[in-house]
Amino acid sequence: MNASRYGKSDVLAAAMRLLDEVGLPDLTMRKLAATLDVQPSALYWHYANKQSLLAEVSNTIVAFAKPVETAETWQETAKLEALSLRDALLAFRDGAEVVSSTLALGLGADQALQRLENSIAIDNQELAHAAAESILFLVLGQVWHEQQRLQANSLGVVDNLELTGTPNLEIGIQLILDGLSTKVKA
Amino acid sequence: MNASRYGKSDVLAAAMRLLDEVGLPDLTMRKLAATLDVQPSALYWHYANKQSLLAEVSNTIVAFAKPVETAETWQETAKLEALSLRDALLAFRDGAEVVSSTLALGLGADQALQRLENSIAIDNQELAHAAAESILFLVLGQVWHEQQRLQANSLGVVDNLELTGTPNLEIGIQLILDGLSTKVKA
DNA sequence: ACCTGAACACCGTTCAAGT
DNA sequence: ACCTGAACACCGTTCAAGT
Repeated sequence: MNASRYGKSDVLAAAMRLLDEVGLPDLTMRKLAATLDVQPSALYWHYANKQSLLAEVSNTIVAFAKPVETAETWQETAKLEALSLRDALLAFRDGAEVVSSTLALGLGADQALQRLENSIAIDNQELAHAAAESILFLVLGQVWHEQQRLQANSLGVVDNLELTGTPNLEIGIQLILDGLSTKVKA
Repeated sequence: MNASRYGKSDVLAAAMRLLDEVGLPDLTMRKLAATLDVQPSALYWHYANKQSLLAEVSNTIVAFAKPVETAETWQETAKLEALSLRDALLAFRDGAEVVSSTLALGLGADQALQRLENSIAIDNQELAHAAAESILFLVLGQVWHEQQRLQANSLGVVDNLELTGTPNLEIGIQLILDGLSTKVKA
């Protein structure tokens, strides 16, 4: 009756749970193993290393972004796409830092970039790519910053409630899209 | 004749040296102590913890940015300011990651934000702030991404030489500045 | 197919004590 | 003012061996 043998997806699910409970700095292979009542070494049967586990955590977060219905203009669609990504990042503790880190290592978040790039319907492909990359970094940076403030506040380290986070992000996205519009003679 | 007692600035200088030699992941309190022929615990007389050391490393990197002479238009000045920051980040191994991390912790890089914000000479202060923040995240994200690729290449992990880094950054900055221009009736 | 046990080579940090 | 020595409480990862 002992069903306590796990598959890869169980480990991933446990990692998502632990991330939500303790945050990225405490998302440890040893603590993860403990939540599954398993030795740390057991995890290495499922994942080659911690990095590849985090890559799948990152992909899970990005994939959580709600699909966006195409709006009247591609500018509007691109903005919705960016905000959908933002919401996905915000839905997970330390989501932006997780995705930023694995993106830097070249392991994941390609999907997020692709969706942004596809939504920018202009004929200059290079320009669309550069703009998509810019929006991606913008969203990641802003949300990371905001999520750290949330944690700092919860720890009582910071007391001011100036939540300039989300509005600034929307402004930044709009600036890029406006700049893009000036470069495109339809 | 034993002059081997160090001040705070010696520790910082040694940290900068070690960062250049081994990169951020291997910039360890214990290794840092070793380069000074000192016990790890000795470092805690100079710095309360690793984070505050890294905050000063980050400040050093940002302060390395060359001052920018004001150009004909504020758009041009702002762009030069952003590129000056980029050059400073690129001048230090893992510079972008160091600054990003301490920025997220709310410890440093305020100076970089201030310089960007001051260069955006428009009367809408909120807009200038949002734009400066956007440019900052853009520069940090893009350079971080590029520096990881550099390291990956040096390790032989990646073999393609598609260096789409810097051009994309300039495009992104320009998009934000163009977007800003449309919002400002001079 | 999945896990244990034991080990290896590390971390950051604290603190009494020394000079 | 600056450092040692020793300890505490951890890390990620490997690998032979078990079932």
